[in-house]
Amino acid sequence: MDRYPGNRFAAAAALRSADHATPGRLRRGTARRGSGVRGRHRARAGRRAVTAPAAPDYAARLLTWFDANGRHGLPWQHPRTPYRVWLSEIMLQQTQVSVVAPYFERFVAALPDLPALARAPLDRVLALWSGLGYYARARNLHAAARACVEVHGGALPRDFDALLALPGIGRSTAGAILAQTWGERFPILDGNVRRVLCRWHGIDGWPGAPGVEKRLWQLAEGHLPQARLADYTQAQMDFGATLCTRRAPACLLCPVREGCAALRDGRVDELPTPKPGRALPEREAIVLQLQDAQGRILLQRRPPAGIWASLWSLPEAADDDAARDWFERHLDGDFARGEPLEPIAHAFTHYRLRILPRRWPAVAPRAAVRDNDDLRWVARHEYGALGIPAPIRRLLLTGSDR
DNA sequence: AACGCGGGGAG
DNA sequence: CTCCCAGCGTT
Repeated sequence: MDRYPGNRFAAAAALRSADHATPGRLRRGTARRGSGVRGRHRARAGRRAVTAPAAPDYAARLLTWFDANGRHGLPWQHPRTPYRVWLSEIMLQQTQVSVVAPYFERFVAALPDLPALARAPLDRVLALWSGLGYYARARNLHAAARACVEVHGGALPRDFDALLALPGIGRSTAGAILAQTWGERFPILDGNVRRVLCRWHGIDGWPGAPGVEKRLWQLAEGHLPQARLADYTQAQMDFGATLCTRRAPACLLCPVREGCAALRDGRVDELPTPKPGRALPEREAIVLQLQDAQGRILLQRRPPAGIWASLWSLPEAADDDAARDWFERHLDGDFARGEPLEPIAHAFTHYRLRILPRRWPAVAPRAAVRDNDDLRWVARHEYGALGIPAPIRRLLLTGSDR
């Protein structure tokens, strides 16, 4: 299933790719706070973690696992140049490895280095991108390449803030580029790392929520090893993509199972907290709970299409006028005597329904209205034999005793 | 802080 | 079908 499984030369490759970062030093961005359109974003980026490291051997265990089980044959790893790493990082934003790989190979075959990309017309770049989606990525990539030619002598800058200033490069991508190409000590925070950290630390709340995300950046910084940053960066992504997957993670094989809060608490399946569903449109409906002298309830068969199609339910009206109209056409009695009951909230997949029940304890049908295919008086013991929507059934069973 | 961008893959 | 995926830029 994985196109690029680890191979037997993994350990050797890992040694070859040992980083040359200055140990113990975390390069920090010289913050240009508030200047430019991206000032706010930049101000937070590259800052040293203020929280204590969570587990000294977390990274070491991940690296050991990576040496044996990581993906060491991805096309952008051979050769691992800044241009190829950058291009791969952009392509991999919101796009899976298996999809990106063939596009990447075609792209670098056509435009093998940054100056070639800068020289190419935008249409050519877009054509090479065609099918990947998020075409703003291609436009930004192209503009960034031209900016590098203009400002940085035709190469990708080796500086966090300079990278961040390029279009299409945010905090995570800048960190990934510096860590993977130069072994510099920057964290990343992609979907994999978010998921892993939420589980390992038992973090509640949607990872995209601002407070949660801030915490995750701190934790990501806290886990950074002092060396092998390129491998560590790749290890996290491989770990999240192959072991600590969203569904059915392979906890039995996990190198960091010791210390994992989600595993300890049996919450692996519920973390990370899913993104809150989009606010559903809300509708209201009045339902008429009409009782005759024997305590039977008037049920109406719903139309054959739409929500609750053909089920038996209470007569329903969109608003007060419609309810009165329906009442007066079908019943003898005083509409105004209807007693409002507690509203019922019911969620469908595509909207939320707020049911406003109103009850009349003893009404009589107009002479012309008797049981028929769509309307019938139903006693309590008959509910079980009818298809009645769940919230309506609950209302009938709890709301109207006797 | 919320949203748009886009196509593919998995359940 | 829905949800997610190596995010970022704009409003």
